[in-house]
Amino acid sequence: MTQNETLVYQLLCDADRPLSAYNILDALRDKGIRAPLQVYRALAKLVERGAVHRIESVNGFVACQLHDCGGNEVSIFMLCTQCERAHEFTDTSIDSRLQSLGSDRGFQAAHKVIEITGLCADCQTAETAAQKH
Amino acid sequence: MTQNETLVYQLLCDADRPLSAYNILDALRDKGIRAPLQVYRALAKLVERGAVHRIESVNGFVACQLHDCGGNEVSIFMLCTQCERAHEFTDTSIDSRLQSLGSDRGFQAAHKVIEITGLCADCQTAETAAQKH
DNA sequence: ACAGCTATGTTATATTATAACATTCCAAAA
DNA sequence: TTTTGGAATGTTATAATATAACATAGCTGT
Repeated sequence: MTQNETLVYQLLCDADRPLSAYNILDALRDKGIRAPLQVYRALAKLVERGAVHRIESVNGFVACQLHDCGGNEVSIFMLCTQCERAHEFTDTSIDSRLQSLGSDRGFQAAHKVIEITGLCADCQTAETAAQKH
Repeated sequence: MTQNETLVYQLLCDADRPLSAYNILDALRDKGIRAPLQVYRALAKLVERGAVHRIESVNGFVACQLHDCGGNEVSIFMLCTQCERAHEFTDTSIDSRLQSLGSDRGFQAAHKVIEITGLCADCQTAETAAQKH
């Protein structure tokens, strides 16, 4: 892993939510990162390698949370609009169903995006509690 | 449906691929649309109403291809990187599996994105043919 | 030493999206 | 009929996200 990739990857691992490329740029300015391209290039490599996932719904990036996510399984993200946390899962049955949906139509899948946006359990209870006041 | 919404919706219905907001803006300049906001506002209404879907993977918009897509079913998109066409499907089993994945964790889902990127059947055969030369 | 490859850095610019504010239009209440 | 309140519209400016184009450096095998 190169210098810039390490910096970006470490930052994403420490973050508790998806970061945008410009979040990353700002956070790493004092570490020698000065231009968007330095970030985008590192991200491209990390994503290609499966170490980082891009979250399309928020234009952000997270470190892979799954042990040894080689990229074979489909990642499913639950994104909380309140606390902004992203949780990653896999699910064999969705995976295979999606696979057959594609192959039935002769579609050669290269990449799959599954993202669910909403309120996580913690933020729901927080919200309910707030309403009592 | 307002004037601007109608213009945008008709354009999307006639298009054979997802259009970006600026694609739409350019196409409708001679119809009186002059600024990005006019397009984004129309799109927001159309998306809210389920008449149009946003494709996160390409930052584009398509008219709903399903009869009476009230927004209850999850839409699944297959996106060809070659011809750029988007095909929309629903699938009850994926839908319910996703539902239970969420509710198992107390997650209150508001919006779901399922997008598969790859090569459609037509473009695969075209590509194979081209390789013979 | 040098040729070729990868990584890096830098500047400029393209693309996507929203903020802030002014204006117009129309339907329902007075 | 006037008024008034809300929705839609229009306009300018700017924020946020992403890439193009080009220059440089460093490393590896010959």
